[in-house]
Amino acid sequence: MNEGYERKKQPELVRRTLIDCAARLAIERGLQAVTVQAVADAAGVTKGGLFHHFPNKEKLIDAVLKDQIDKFDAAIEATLAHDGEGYGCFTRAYIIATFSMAEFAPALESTCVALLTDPVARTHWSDWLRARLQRHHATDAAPELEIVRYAADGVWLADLQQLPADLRMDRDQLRTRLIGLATE
Amino acid sequence: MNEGYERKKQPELVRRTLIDCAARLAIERGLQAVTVQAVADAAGVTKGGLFHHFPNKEKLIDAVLKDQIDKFDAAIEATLAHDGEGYGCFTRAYIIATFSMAEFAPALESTCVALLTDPVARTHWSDWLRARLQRHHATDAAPELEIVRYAADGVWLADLQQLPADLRMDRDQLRTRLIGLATE
DNA sequence: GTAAACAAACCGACCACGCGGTATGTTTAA
DNA sequence: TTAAACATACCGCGTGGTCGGTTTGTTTAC
Repeated sequence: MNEGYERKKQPELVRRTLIDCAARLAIERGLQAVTVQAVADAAGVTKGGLFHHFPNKEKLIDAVLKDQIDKFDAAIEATLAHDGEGYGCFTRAYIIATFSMAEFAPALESTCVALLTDPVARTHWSDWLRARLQRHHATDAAPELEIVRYAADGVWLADLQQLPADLRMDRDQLRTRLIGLATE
Repeated sequence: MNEGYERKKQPELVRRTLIDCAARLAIERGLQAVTVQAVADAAGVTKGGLFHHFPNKEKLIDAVLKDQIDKFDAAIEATLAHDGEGYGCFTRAYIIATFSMAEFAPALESTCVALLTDPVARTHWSDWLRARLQRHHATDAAPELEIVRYAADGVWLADLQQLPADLRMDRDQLRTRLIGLATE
């Protein structure tokens, strides 16, 4: 009869906690820190308890990824709710969602990528980029050029995740356009 | 005396082979496949032999990363050699280098990132993107918008690799510019 | 209404295995 | 002869994963 309060032990809540803890662990302490033991501990559950919700570790990771994509999709939907008609509405929503995701919760593959880019590699890269930017400050300081660099980074990322060809424009055309944007 | 042929066993050649094999292993079979044993096997060397060239696995990975960055830098230098003065010369070189790297050898963090983006996640993402692009085909099919998406991807990537603030323009300004590019 | 029967949720101890790393022996070049 | 360049054998440990039991809540029988 009593409908007012919880009936069980709320297993779904535990499942959610497991997923969140796995994501947080990956983000804050690196992918290598995402061990079933650590996730279980962080969630206040034993390893046996974790394996009651997920058959194996892989399924756990899959669930984390799916969760991230779902959040990203929801963020886009929210934007489209009040700007879903005009030219480029999706792209604007995509941009906004990407930004908002990055703000409060590193998005998507961050769970499996962000930390992979381990600290030493990040330092190497940023030091190198800084040196280059100083060296070419006279010719490459314009903000438009920085944006073009971001676009190049994005193309590079699409390359390594092997984005299917039907989702991308012709390489040479893209390349030409990007160079054009970095020229005039 | 005999100068004509190899003097030793060419340890540097072995070292190079180890680095290349580690990179190839990561690219082709995923980061989890990059074990010292596997790298040694692929290089035709025993584990003991590998540890003779690198004190531990971490140093091996570092060497791989450094190697990738060096290649990237060399590619840029090559372009600058015949286009190193005009407006945006570095950015153009950056773009060209990024493309060329992606062509013959997945670049930079690919060694530690590309594969991390495991197949199932890649499929999830591309399926979702495909569905979205179909759904918004009427408003978001322009190639300019695709480029803006690439830029957004790049910003996202910069976010999760925590690129130092001194290397990036103000977030709001960047966001405004990107949205502007996706509007008109 | 109550107690038995059942099932989900979870614990705790355990195991097998593959990993990074080491210690020591053996070959090769100069 | 000596030192570098490997090979061989081995170890400790952390990991993912298992298994039997225990608690907790829900249903059923009378």
